[in-house]
Amino acid sequence: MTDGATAKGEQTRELILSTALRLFREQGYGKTTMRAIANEAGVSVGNAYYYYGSKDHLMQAYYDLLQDQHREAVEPVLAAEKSFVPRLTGVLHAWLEVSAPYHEFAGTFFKTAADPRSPLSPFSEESRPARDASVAVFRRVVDGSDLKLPADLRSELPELLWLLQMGIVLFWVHDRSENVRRTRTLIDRAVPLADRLLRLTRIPGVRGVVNDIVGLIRSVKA
Amino acid sequence: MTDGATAKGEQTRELILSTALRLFREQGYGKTTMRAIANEAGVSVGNAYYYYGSKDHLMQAYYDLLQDQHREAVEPVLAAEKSFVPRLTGVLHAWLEVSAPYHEFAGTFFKTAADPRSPLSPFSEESRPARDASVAVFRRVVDGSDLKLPADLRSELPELLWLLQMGIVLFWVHDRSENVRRTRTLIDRAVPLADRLLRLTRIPGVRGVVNDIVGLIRSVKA
DNA sequence: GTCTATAGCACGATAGAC
DNA sequence: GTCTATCGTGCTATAGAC
Repeated sequence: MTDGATAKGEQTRELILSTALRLFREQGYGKTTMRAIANEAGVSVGNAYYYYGSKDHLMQAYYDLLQDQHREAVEPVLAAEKSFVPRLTGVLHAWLEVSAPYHEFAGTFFKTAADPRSPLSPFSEESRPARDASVAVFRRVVDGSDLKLPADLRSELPELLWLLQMGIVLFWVHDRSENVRRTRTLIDRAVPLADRLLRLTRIPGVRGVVNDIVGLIRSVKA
Repeated sequence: MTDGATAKGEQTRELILSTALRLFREQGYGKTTMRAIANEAGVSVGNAYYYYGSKDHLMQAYYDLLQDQHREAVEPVLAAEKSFVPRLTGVLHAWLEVSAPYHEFAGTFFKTAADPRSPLSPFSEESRPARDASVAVFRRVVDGSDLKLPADLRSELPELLWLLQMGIVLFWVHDRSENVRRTRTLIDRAVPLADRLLRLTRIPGVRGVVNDIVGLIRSVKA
């Protein structure tokens, strides 16, 4: 019976979430009211708040959903490609694809995520599991590739690539071009550049500066 | 009579603004309500909205004030220093100093600024004058220094430095160390590194990649 | 444990009278 | 140019049904 009750609750939880996401998508975050979500889902406002402590919590759930979808979408890319550039390009494009339906209201999401006090901040302690999972994807990008790099840079690279993705997301939320063409172009051009930049570390003079940069990042993370 | 009325209106406008800024400083943006501002200023809420279309508009005014203060604080640095590293370091530290009183609730500000639809976004069209003014400061940093660079990179550098500052601000709002020690360390270590990185462009193999990066940034800005 | 119904607070923002 | 009155919002609280 506990299972039945839990299953029912889980059903309601999902109903509320999917309704909220649909309304967010259709009319944006700001214009979607908790009253409207509850009404559209056929539940009471109190019930919506029973499952999601605030409107932001619904956003948090959306964030988690996105990441799950990204991890799935990335599998065929990592299975098929063995070179660094197509692997990274594919992973970044996969993110664009799963996020596409929410591009219009992603700005609002970004707004909440940028608050350092918010648990939704990608740098927050609460986001650590999600962040680690995301970094793990980039570690797979690096480890499964043909990239030849000094060990310390190689171990730091997944987090640097995560930062790169944060930058691309920042660009993406501001991108108003049709089908986010400009963001796609950015990825297609930036990834080969990053690749060339990494290969430059073979030059001794460059190597020293890169080592210092890695050292700075390490010390700053602590 | 028209002058009298206008003068009175201007007085009210300034009264509302200064009250709002004081309350923002004292208790943060989120906890300062329009009712409290109006009440403290001795006017009605409707009157506050007559002069400032929204709470964000009051924030915009606060933002402008900060930037004016930074431009002033930067003068002695640019007058005294002639080398790139101390010039840039001084300008960045000056920003930390004028911003220090607002560090505690800067997160709230950041939250609003990160919304791409908000006029407060540093990338928005409405922020262009403020952004241009800020880039101009970095142009003075570059132009008044001993830095030797290829012309195209040199002309692009002020905007790159502005981006660097955005990154430092991002770090700063998340910095919980006493007296933002970690942000200060970041500046002191990152600036000499940036200097060394820039000087690497003399190496031919590096030069090509840097040219491509500059080209990418140019194409992406358009 | 799950859910409804409803009343109510404080907020940002607006309308219309003066 | 200023006020009062009011709206719709996010969110909380409570009392109770099943």
